[in-house]
Amino acid sequence: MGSKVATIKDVARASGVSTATVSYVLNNGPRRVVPATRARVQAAIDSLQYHPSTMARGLGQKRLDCLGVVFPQPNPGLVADSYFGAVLDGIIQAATERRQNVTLYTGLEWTGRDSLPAFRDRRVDGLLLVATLTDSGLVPALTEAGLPFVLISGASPDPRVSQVDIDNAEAARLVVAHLAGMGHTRIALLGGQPNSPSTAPRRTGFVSAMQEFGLSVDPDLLLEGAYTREWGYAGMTRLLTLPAPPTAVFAGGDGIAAGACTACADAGVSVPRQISLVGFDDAPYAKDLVPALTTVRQPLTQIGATAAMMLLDHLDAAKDADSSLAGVQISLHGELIVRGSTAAPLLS
Amino acid sequence: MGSKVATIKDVARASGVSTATVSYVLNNGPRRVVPATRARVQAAIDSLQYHPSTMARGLGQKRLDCLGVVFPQPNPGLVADSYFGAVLDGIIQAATERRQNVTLYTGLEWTGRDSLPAFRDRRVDGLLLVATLTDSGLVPALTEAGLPFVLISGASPDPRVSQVDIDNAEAARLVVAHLAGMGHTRIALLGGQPNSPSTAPRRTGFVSAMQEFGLSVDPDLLLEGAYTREWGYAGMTRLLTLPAPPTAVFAGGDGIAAGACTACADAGVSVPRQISLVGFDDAPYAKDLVPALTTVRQPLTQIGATAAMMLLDHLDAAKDADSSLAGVQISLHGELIVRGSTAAPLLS
DNA sequence: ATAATGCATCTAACCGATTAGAAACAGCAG
DNA sequence: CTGCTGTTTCTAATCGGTTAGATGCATTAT
Repeated sequence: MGSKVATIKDVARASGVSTATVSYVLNNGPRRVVPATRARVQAAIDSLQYHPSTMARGLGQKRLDCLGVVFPQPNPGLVADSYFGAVLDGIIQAATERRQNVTLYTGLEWTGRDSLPAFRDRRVDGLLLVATLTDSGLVPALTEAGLPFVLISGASPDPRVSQVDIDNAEAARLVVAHLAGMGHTRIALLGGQPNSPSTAPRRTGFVSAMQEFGLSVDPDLLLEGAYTREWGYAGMTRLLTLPAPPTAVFAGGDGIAAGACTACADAGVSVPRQISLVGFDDAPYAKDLVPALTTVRQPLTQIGATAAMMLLDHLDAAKDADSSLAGVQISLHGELIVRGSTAAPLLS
Repeated sequence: MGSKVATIKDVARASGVSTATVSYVLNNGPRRVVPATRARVQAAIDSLQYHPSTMARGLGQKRLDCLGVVFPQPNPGLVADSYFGAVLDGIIQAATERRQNVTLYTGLEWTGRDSLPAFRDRRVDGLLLVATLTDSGLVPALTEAGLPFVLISGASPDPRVSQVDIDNAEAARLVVAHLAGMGHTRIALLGGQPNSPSTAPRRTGFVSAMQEFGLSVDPDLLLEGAYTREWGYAGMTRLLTLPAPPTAVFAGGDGIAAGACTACADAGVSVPRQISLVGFDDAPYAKDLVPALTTVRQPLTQIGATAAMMLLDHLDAAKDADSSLAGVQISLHGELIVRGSTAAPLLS
């Protein structure tokens, strides 16, 4: 192993200056270095292939140039899920652009409020919490600890908390308007797990939109389970066996919708002839389903990128003033993509 | 902001011992600490919510408990792609189980061999290279630099390099056997980008399997582009306009197959009646396509997890002996999942 | 000629941990 | 009571950087 990595001392020795000077060259400024010296140092850096150690630098009070991304509780298969993948893509894009690293945290057990296990180790400058479960206790714990973070698709009532999300109520209203406009009256909601932060807003948005359009909400048609194909299949099966099944189903996620679609196929129920189906997210496969899925498109990548930018801006600002920055809430808009899975109900 | 995080000094002061003793308590051993003292220190740790700083620790020569994952060149939308997502899931699972962090690197420009930009900063203990492009120069550079790494789905001829992949040639043979067995003779290959490491092995496996089954390979039916839906659409369109189109198409990825499927639909060509279609990966949406896609299932999550384990084992071993460990190559098996997109060709 | 100035560079303390080696202290044998 | 042993704890060097303050040197002002 000839793999001793070069340190700043090596560079200093090689170019006959002190480590301080090397450091000034690296960070150019605030002290100026005369061009001749700068050139010599730079030459040494190049020839030794020197890169400063982030750890040593971070040990001072400088930035680590690394953002942490927190995904919810232990959940195998999570990243492959299109929602998280798309958000992560946005985060990575923004982070890369600003030369930041991204570290992932999933499924670490923060059972009690006292254990933010991996974050107190100061490995990251700040955190992005993606769809953090409402009952995780993570948000208050982080607030209390004073660690900078931004919530993505997560509803916190605390105005000091910065958040990026789409307007779920508005999105739900778009769906109800679409379905009601085609003449549907018995509309079911097939939601994700109740402790997921987007489940409740979509439900309340759905309910109030139903009222707005003068439709009654049958409690039997309000089911919540999980954001999975399996739940979509199970939930739809349940709806189909009701004495009075719905004529339209609003699924809280495209995965749910895909499962529901299969359930309909297996039950010999035709979509959209007998049942209209609307998804949420506009996953890449949504248009490959048969029929192609009507769904609410979330600008997920943009959401991820925006949140990352916000966090970085906050960190940059905090460098100067110790700003306990009031939280910024950004609400983007979902867009209804109408495809083949919705149609007017059969006249009965 | 009462957010000064506690340091080892705070703990030492609070419990009336030296930092050394605190450190011994933390790492229990090699020095023993008398139970009474240990209890006092532990109490201070708990009440101060102390967590050691990884950076400070890493500054010595200890492990950082962090693995780096390298994805290929700038490639927006990459993580959302099911292949990378699934591999990443496996990596995260294994890493989490062994209490390691995961840091992502994508699209950083390592133009020349001299710039392994982010790795020399010693932020990670080792790297997992996922489908690193064959012409990136990254593998030789890392080998030379002596940084521990494992290749995932990446073909390096260097026997010192540890690798995990499926046997692509064998997988291609499964596909050809399936299609040839149904009577197809004009079989096309719709591959990914040529500099992706799995493209060439699949092509050579395809070609030699064709020969094995006594089928000739028409160069017009050997197309390579990229692992995207767009390329799948474009490539399939090209195949369909040939004077003598193929009766079966082997797509190098499910994304390609999905695009090809749409192209067939748009061209009014029926799958599998007029053209049989085989994908690769068994992405989650493969069975939702219409017809459901016959494809080669890769144990992607297992591949990711295996590679992470190998890397960690290597790192653990290197702690003791400075082992320039000979590389370990692991080859897993793809499995042909037969669904509705393949059928015997029309008799002509 | 001498003092005051400004610039380039160096010295050394510091960040938060780990870890040899030294020190303090107890118990026990002579 | 002294000397030895063994255990527990402390002191201080170290890792690789950053940065305030000191220093040296060349100009310019007096």
